Amino acid sequence: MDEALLERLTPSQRRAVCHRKGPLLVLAGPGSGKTRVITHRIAALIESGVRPGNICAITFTNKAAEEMRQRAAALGASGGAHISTFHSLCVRILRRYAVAVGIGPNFSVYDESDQMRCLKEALHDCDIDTTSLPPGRVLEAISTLKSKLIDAEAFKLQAEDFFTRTLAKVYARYQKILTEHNGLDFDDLLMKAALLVENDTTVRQELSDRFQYLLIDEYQDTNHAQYRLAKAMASSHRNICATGDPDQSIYRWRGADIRNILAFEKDWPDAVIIKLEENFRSTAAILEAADKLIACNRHRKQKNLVPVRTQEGRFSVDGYEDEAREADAVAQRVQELLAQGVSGRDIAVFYRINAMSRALEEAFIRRRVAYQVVRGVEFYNRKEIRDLLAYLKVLANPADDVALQRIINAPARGIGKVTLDKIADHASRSGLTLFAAVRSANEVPGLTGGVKEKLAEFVKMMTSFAGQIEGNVAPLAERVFRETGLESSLRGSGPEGQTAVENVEELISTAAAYDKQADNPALVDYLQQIALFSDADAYDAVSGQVALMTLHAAKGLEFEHAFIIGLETGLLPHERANNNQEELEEERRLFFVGVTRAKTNLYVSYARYRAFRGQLLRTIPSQFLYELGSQFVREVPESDEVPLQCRLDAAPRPQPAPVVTTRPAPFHPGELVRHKTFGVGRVKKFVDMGGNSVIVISFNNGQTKSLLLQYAELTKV
DNA sequence: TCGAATTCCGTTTTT
DNA sequence: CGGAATTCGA
Repeated sequence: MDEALLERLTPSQRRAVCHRKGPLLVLAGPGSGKTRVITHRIAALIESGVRPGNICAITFTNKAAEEMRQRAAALGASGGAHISTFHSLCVRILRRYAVAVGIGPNFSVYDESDQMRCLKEALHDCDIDTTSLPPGRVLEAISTLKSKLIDAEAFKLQAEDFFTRTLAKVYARYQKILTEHNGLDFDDLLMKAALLVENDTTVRQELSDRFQYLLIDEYQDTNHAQYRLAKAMASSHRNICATGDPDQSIYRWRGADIRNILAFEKDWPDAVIIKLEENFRSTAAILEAADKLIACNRHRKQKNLVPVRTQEGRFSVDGYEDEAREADAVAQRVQELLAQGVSGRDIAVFYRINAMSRALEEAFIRRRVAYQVVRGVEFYNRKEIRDLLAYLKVLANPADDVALQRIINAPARGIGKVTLDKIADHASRSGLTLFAAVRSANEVPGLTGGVKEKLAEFVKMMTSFAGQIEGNVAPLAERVFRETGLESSLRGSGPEGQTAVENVEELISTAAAYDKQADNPALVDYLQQIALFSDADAYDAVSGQVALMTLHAAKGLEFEHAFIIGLETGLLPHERANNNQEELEEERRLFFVGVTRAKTNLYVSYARYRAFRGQLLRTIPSQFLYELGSQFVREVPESDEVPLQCRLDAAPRPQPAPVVTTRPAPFHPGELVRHKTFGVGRVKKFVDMGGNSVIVISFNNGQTKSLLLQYAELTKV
C-alpha cells in the first residue's frame, strides 16, 4: 500500500511530500494513508541529506509513535528522528530547561488521582466547601485554563465575578501545592513548555536548530497549547507539516480545537495543501454509509470518500432484545469468523463507554473466545503497582508528598493517620517537605518514642535505596519490592495477593525492557515516561486476541472485521453530549471514526433493553442508525425475540411506511410542552424519524430528557 | 492503628 | 448492581 499511495499522488504532490521546505498541510479522509505520508516524508528527508536528529514527528499516542518508528525503520530511515507525542516531547523540553522554568528536572508527573489529592488540599486551604464547588468540576476548569495557556496569575487578573475569583484562588493554591511537591499535571507539561518556547528566545532558537523539520499527525485534535507550541517551534524555519481530518476530531471535550487545522492556511499563507480523498481501507458499502452519516454534520467542509477497494464486504445493523443477547450475538459471530480461519487480531469490538465491556467479556468468556480489553491504564491503576511506583517516585523526587503519603504506611508499619497528621502539621509550619519532616521526626511535637523509632527505620530504608537511583531501574524496583515488605505482605494475603505479585513482576519486566532500550536508563526518566502511557498503548495486535475498546481508543487503527455496539440514544450519542449542536456533531464524528475503522465487514448493533445502574431500561435506537442510509428507517418491534436484521447487501426492499398509532403533529425547538410525570418543559430538539421520532425536552424541574415521541404522551402548552 | 462493615456514589470519552 | 470511600468496632 505504501507504493500504491505514492504512485497515486500527482508528481507535484509527491515532490511536496518528499522535498518541500516550508508549510505543508495534508487534509485527508480516513484510510487515505495520512500517517504514511509522514513516514514517507521522514524517509525522503533523510535520503536527501537531512540529519535524522533534525526531524521531529509528533503523533497522538505513544503506540502510534512506536509504530511510526518501526515504519520509518522499514523504509530505511533507521533511528535518529525524534518521534513522540506532544506530552513526551514536553517532558524532554522541561527536563532540559528545568532551570529556566523554575522546576526540578526530577519532577513527578501527576495523574488524575494525584491531582485530586492536591486539589482537595487546595480547597481545604482556601476554606471552600466541596459541596458548592465539586472538585471534579474545578479540576476540569483548571485543565481548560491551562490548555488555553492561562496560568494562575493571568487568570487572577481577569477574574471578575465571585465564582471566577474563587476559582482563581483555588487555581493559585493548587498550583502552589504542585510546585511544592515538584509535580506537574498533564496540562502543566504542555502549558509550561509552550510558554517557555514562546517567551524564551534562546530556548526557541536552540529548539528550532535542533528540530529543523516538524511533522504533526492528527492535527485536528491538537489543543491550543499544542498549537502554540508547534507554531513557536516552527516560527523561524517554517518547516511545519501537519496531517489531519476535521471529520475525525473527537477530543473537543479535552480542549482540542478544530480551528487549528481549519486555520492552517491563514497561519501559514504559503502553505501547500494536499487533499487525499481516496480510501484504501474500506469496502464500498461501509464508505457509502460513513459518507451519508458524516454528511449530517452541518459545520463541515464537504469532502468525498472515494473507495479504491472493489471487494465485496458486508455491513449490517442488528437490533437485539437486551445487552446480553447483543453481546452474545457478537461473540457468536466472532466465533464463526475464527472458525473460518480469521485471526483474532483482525477483529475488534468498539463501544462508547468502558463500562460496556463487561457484557462483552462475559459473553466472550462463556464462548471461550480469547479477547483483550484495550485499557492499559487499568494496569497502572492497580493498588500494588501504584504502591511500588510511589516508592520509586519518592526516591526520584523526595518532594513528592503525594507519593510519600501513599507509601509511608504501606505495608502497615505502625505509622497511622494521627502520626502523619502531626508530621504534616509540623512540615507546613516549618516550611519543610513531608519527607524532610519525617527525617527530622525528633523535632515533631507529640510523637512517642516507639513511633519515632519506626519513622527512623523508614528513613534509613529509603536512604539505603537512594544510592541506586542512577542506572538500571529494574534491579532497584526489585529491591524496593522485596525490602519494603511489599512483596511479603502481598504473598501473605491469599490468591489475589499472588496475582498482585505477578502484576508487580510484570511491571519489573517492563522496567527491564526500558533499561535495555534506553540510551541512558535512569529512574526519573522511566517514571516520567510511563506516566504518559495510555489505553491504546497497551494494545498488542501480535497476541492474536480479539480487541475490545472504546471508540476513542480505536482512533488510528483498522480491522478487517469491526463491531460497534450500543447504538442507542443516550449512549451514542451520549446523553452528556446533548447540550448543543457542536457536541452532537462530535458524537457523530466519533461514530464515523468507528465505522471507518472497518476494512471488509462492519456489524453495527443496538439493544432494546439495557441495564443501567442495575435496572433494565427501555432504549431508543440512535438517530445515527437512520443517518447511515434510508434502508434503516423502519419501526422497531415492541418485543421481538428474533433479532431484526437489515442488510445493505440484501435486495433493497420498499421502504415501509412508519407504523404509528396516532401520528402527533411534529414539534419544534422552543415550544412548550406538558408531560404527565415530568410536567412542563421546553423542546430542545426534535428528530423526525417517523414512528421512532425522538424529542429532547428541558423540563422546568431542571432535568433534560430524551423521549420516544410515540410513548411520551405530550401535549402542547 | 487496623480491618470489617457500611453507606453512598455514580456512568463518557484520555494525554 | 458493583465499587470506592468512609465509618465503626476491637
